[in-house]
Amino acid sequence: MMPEKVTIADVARRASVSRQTVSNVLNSPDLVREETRERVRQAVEELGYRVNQAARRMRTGRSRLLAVRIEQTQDGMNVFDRFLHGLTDSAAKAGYRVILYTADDDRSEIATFDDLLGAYEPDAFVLTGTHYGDVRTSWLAERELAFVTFGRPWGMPEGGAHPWVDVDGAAGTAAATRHLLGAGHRRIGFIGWPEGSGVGDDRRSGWARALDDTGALERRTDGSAAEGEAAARELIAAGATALVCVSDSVALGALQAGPVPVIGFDDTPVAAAIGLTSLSQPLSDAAARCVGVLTRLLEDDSPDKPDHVLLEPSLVIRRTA
Amino acid sequence: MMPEKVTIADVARRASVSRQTVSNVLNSPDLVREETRERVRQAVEELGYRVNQAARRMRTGRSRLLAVRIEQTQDGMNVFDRFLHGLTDSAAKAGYRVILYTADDDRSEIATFDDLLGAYEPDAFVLTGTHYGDVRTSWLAERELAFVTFGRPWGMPEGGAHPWVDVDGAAGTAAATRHLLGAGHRRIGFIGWPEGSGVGDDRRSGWARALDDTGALERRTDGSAAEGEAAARELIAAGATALVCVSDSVALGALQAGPVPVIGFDDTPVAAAIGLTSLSQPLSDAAARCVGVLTRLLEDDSPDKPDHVLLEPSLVIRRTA
DNA sequence: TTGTATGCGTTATCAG
DNA sequence: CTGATAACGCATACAA
Repeated sequence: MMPEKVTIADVARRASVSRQTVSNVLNSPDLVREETRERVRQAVEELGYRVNQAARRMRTGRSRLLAVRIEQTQDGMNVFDRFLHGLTDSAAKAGYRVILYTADDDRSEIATFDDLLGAYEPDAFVLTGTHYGDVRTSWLAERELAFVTFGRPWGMPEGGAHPWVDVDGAAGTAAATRHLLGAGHRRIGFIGWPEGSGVGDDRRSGWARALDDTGALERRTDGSAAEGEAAARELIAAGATALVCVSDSVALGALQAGPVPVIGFDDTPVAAAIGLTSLSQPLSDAAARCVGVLTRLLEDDSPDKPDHVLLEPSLVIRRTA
Repeated sequence: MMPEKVTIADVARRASVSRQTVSNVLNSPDLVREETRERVRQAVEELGYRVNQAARRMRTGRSRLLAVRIEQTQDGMNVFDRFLHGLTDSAAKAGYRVILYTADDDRSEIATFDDLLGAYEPDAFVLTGTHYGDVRTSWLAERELAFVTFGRPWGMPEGGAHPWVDVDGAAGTAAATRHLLGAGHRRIGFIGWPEGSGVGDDRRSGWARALDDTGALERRTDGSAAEGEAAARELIAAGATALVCVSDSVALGALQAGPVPVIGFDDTPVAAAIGLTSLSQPLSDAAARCVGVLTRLLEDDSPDKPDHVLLEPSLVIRRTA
């Protein structure tokens, strides 16, 4: 089992067929007689043959590579690594590999698209962190490149023009709010982010929706634990008996403000560590759906409508609620 | 600026030279007259030419790809994503890209090596989580494949036979212990992992080294916060006035045991969030060094001695100490 | 210093 | 259903 390169010609020789037949077995099995097919499969097995992606790509223009930006750990409480793990896993099952890149802003990310396309020709991009006026998606769409976003196209016309996968933040905070309602709370506050962030506004809306009257028990913060604590104090002083938070980070701060139930968002390691009740995003699922959307895009006769997938987060109940 | 494929022939035409000359400018600039070189460079720029890695790989057998396993988030308090971000960044600067894979154990990881080698031919592997009797490194070494480990080859003959980069855990815990000593503490306990883990034993040794007499103030745990708390109670009862911990996870537990100074290890987001003093690994540096080691391996006339790099962690002092 | 010919491994086309 | 041939873009040996 030496690591000698074994090519399609070796397989062909071994199975006593032409190279073309081997290629057909691999790519269009229907064209080949069952018996021959089996013989070739066996030769492939015995020789440990793997298709050389570089050569295939030369011919077909497909690299079986999915490009993804690896995020900066922002406040450290991010959740991206779980998504990335799921993505790598699902991609592998579908015969794709994930290739990574970094970028500091949308502009440099677009420059990297260009680079990557020239050098490695990824079959598709997976974009995260969509936001209002996201120029990345338009750049890719203009060039008719395949991509999916993990995150809705905030601010785009209804539904958005491109495929996306997202988690329903509003459904999450609504569930959290109902949970507190069920525990007898009536004055439930919300600690959020500044207005104008798609994700933040979405999460806020679920809380508002679940309540007949929000009682104006709402504060916006920069997302830090410090501001979370301050906001929590104000809300408690204003009569709040429980708090729903836009993130684990502000929830962590809120916990310092007093002994009221607090629910965070994202179920980060921090939440697990300190026993914070939080909303968990189905990140493996989301990643798998991203891959699903892309394979459909790349392999099926191009779907007429872009896929949109909205998943529900789940409430992980711990000590704080 | 259409995304049309621009090949080396287009550049040659534009610069009024042969394809060969363009190739030379790119790969062996010394062979080409300065003036011509500049002209070619300009054509490359204007056309937005990027070398097609698939074609190059067909010819040279080099893919400019580094393969890395993306870890499962174990207890969630891992630190790998920061390393991976650094690696992607450094690799890009050196003209490499990172390709990801997953694996559940050493055996399946080796199977993946084989797969990857056949399909994408990565130029090198970056291995993390080295341990006693690591079969991955021997598999790669036997085949003379390029790789570096982030983590020492525990249990291998002095220095180890292959290149590695690591962070000096013992130096870290020694610094932590000295910090507590400087604050007047004399009875300083250590909460560790089970004996036999290279990393755990290394971290323990720094604590022992910094103390004349450890006073047997030591407990081993499975690494969970729960066991960390129990261990801390015992140690405090036994007279410990400060604690050094093998991880942030057990440190978090230890904090619940009482108001004694506690120092964790890894400076995870959890530590930052709860104000836990902790030892921070220079992960970007480590990643950059890994890339450095590999480029030397891949591009220089093979170094006679494998590179070994040992970096120092730094103590991040917060409320708990 | 520059140009010409060749092959890397695969798949698409087309003829048997 | 199978086999021959060409082509993808690049880098090298060799000749000019």
